[in-house]
Amino acid sequence: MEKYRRIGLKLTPQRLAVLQYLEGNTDHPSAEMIYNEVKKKYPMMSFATVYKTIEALKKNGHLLELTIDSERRRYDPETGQHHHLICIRCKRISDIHKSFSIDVPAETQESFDIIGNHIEFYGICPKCKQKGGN
Amino acid sequence: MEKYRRIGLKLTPQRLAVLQYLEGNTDHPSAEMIYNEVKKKYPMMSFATVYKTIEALKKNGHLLELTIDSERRRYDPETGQHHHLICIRCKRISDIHKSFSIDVPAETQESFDIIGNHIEFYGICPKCKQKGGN
DNA sequence: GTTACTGCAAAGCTTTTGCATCCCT
DNA sequence: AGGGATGCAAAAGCTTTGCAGTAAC
Repeated sequence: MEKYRRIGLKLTPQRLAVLQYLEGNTDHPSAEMIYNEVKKKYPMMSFATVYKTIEALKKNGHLLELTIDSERRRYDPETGQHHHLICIRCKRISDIHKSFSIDVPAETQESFDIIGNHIEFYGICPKCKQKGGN
Repeated sequence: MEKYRRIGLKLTPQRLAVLQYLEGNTDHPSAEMIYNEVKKKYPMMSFATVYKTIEALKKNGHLLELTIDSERRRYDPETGQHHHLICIRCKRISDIHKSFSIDVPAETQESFDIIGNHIEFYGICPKCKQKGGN
């Protein structure tokens, strides 16, 4: 509670529900996933509120928008530096907490100010491997 | 021409225009960018055709769909392994042709079949730096 | 009491699709 | 001639927005 208040947002039940759902969540949910989950607890919850809350959290730096899934936006409450592993079959996204030392070529660094990087690993997850298909 | 025919698609003027626009293109264009550009040459060009051609090229492995820009899908005719540098201000995307040796942690490799990876570098491009803003 | 948030419905974008027509091969 | 491609317009997502009512501070 206190922790949430510090973000500087009014603490409504809806927001609290979203915040609690996101806390420690590693599913990289879409807006719809958040909506569906939170609606179980607060049936009055609307999509607009989900999107507006997402927007507020993004602005405050408490939520990252992932550009990993071309179908829909996904969100990540883990705002520290980390990378992702995406299953090309089921689109599940897992975290990779390991740091890599990678740098752009020197010529590029001279013209660009490099701020950060993000690695996407692609593969097939255990569950999808089991299901077969090859 | 011959080269295009080899992709196994019927060669209509519209497709040829799209193919020629994409050839060697490093702008990582969106469907709209393709449409606007090709329309200059073929005013009868429709959006549906652009999307359908994109779809056909993707299926044939001649075009990559990038999941770099959350606003819209971007496409890349360079289908070889390479990475990208994105300007967080203007969203311009540049290629990084350099290979990095990065591997997921061993535990992950045991459960996942890793197929590939893609690195996104974030930064501010020379033009945006000049414009200031900080 | 203010100010910000909620929820609805409408609107905005991007992308997809059905279908009649057209034209590569 | 046949089958795929085109283009239009409609539809389908996903996301945003205006606004009146409501609740947090």
